[in-house]
Amino acid sequence: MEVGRTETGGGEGLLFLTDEQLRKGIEAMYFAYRAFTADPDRILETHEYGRAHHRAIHFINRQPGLTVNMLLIMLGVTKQSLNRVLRTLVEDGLVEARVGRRDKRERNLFLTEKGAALERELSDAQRARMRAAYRAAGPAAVTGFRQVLEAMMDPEIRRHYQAMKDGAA
Amino acid sequence: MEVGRTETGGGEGLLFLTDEQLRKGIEAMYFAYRAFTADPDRILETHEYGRAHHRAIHFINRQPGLTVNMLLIMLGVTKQSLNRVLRTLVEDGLVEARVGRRDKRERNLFLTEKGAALERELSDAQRARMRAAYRAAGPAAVTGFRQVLEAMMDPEIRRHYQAMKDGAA
DNA sequence: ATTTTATGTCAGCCTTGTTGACTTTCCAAG
DNA sequence: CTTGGAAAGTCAACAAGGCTGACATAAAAT
Repeated sequence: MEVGRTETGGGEGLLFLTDEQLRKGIEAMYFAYRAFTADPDRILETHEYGRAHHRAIHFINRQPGLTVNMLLIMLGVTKQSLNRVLRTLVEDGLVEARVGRRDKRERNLFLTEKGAALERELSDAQRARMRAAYRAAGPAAVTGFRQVLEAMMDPEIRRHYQAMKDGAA
Repeated sequence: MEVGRTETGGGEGLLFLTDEQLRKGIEAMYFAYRAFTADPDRILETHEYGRAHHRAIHFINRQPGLTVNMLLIMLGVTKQSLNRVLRTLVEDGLVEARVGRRDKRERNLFLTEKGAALERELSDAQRARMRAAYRAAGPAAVTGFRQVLEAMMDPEIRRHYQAMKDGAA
């Protein structure tokens, strides 16, 4: 898994990226993502929820009090689609939607204790796999992994990603 | 985006992986995957196809002549689900399903010229994004990226992944 | 007072996954 | 040669989770 490189006069790294190398990267992305979602999916099944619920729970946990609109932007889905998911989470007592203090049109979203418990169960599983992969690949690989993923994101999303709590740890 | 590390006596790298670092990795995976699928999705729309068609086309292009059963394993879906997709591709003349020479129960799948054209259109877009991300992140990052993704895959899938044409280029 | 924004909701549609049942074809072992 | 099992295809029904479009309400902003 080596990658050719040359240095231009200016010092910019130019890569020899063959189609084959890029195709392998594409496949790696696909297969890894499948594994990445497999553990939470199994857990969600036993709770009668789906991936969409997981995503909502994840971001509400990440930024407690975020508004529906912000969540919509993070998830990149329509409000109708999100609403269906959010409604069941509120009804089931995993999420609390408080009327905004400053702007009463807004709803600030929070996980209840029950919601936080499911979040923990899900993210424990997902982090375990991520941790194992990190350990297997080593620290240098982890940095590269994150760099490539960040470079791959759409710019607006990347801004949101980088703005989220923690940033570069 | 630095990552702590220590060396044990044995020389195994031990990472200081905080929950925050792992969560960022999880989010990076999610956002990057979304971007990763966005370009092909746009193209597919104009052709009246979906992501499932893309996947089938991708792997048939990768291993011309592979059987339905092998494709089933690569994709990890049921034959009913795959069949629906495959049928439209054959009907539309993008894929040819030839009866196996040795075992006439098997169907060997091939892209027609029309199918290969769509494959090129899709993978050109996907490779362009991958190439840009690789360029931005640099050669060392690319190696790390692939290492982490491989470590994240389920072992059986990883075997198939590694066995596929090219391997480590 | 009017317009705009944030949210919620109803109805209907599509893709893509699932399970279960059943058929046809054909290889291979008894 | 017969029979068991594997590969493939198909039908039906269902669910999750996307989408669009239309519409309602409350509150902020103009």
